[in-house]
Amino acid sequence: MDLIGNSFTGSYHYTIDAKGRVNIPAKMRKALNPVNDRTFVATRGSDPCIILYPVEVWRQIEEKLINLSKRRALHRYYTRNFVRHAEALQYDQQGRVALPAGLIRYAGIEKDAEIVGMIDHIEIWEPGRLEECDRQYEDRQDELDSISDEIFA
Amino acid sequence: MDLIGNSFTGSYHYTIDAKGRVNIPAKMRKALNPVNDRTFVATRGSDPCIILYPVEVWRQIEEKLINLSKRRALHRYYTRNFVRHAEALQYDQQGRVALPAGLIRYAGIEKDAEIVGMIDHIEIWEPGRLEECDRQYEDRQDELDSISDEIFA
DNA sequence: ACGTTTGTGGGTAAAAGTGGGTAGATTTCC
DNA sequence: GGAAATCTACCCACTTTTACCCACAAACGT
Repeated sequence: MDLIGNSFTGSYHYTIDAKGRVNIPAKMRKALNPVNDRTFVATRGSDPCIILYPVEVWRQIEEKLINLSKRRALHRYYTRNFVRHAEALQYDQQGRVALPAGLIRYAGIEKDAEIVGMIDHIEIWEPGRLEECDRQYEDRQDELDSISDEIFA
Repeated sequence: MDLIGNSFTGSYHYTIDAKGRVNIPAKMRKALNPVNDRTFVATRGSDPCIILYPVEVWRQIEEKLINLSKRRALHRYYTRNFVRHAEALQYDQQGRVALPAGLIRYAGIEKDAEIVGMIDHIEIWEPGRLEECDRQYEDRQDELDSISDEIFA
């Protein structure tokens, strides 16, 4: 066993099959607490990718959303847009999930997908967009360094 | 098991048939606690859409309404307007409910309907109005971000 | 090298979504 | 008051989608 606690790490390249299914990397399946019953909640990321939360993590988000004011239209809109694109996905005996068509479109995924661990959740990217993201931030090394300073102070 | 606890999530597009019936998405039917006996309470939303509460959730609302002052006209008016448009709907063996004509008119629904999960209740929108809603809030990203900050603090 | 795990493809039975028929109840109208 | 019209719950039929299963090849670990 060489997984880091119960956190999601690493990056894996997979292909989407004709039925819209992607494999969940075996290491991530092992890292998912059994209480989640093999299921993740998929939704839109703040970045243009799909996010997979273990249900236990999603629960915490839901609790905060439900405590938002129901009186304020903006708060209702916020909740709606968050929940609207969320769907529970249970992976099959082969370890695959069927990604909703809407989320595949949002992430711009065609055939290939890069699955990236983000400690408490997982991201699924169209490979080109991930590279684009790298290019976008490469000239902001100073700011990145100062984040490093905060962390390793 | 492929539902998120007992919460309503995701967004589904359906058509209203000639008899004024809409399908309740299978995942939402499964998420509805059996104590509700396949029935929701439909009413007007604060937004221009139809809201479906599980009866157990509606009961909690009723209890709060009943404790409002019966002496004050404004309170009576508030209760009246809340309850006036509420109607219990039980879905049939195919999983469909017949929406009251008044609520369909209120939501501006013609042929298509977008059913949106809101964790503890369901919203039914005319698709165009949902988009309109998106457009209305897109230039208030700062405020939405500050809600995010509150939640993910 | 060989058994085991992992990733990928595809077939099939069940479930979901959609349309429409019909009988019993309710309402309307004369 | 009673017949005609309407409404509504329930049923059946059909199509599409999804979930579940089996199979196999490549990669991995020992």
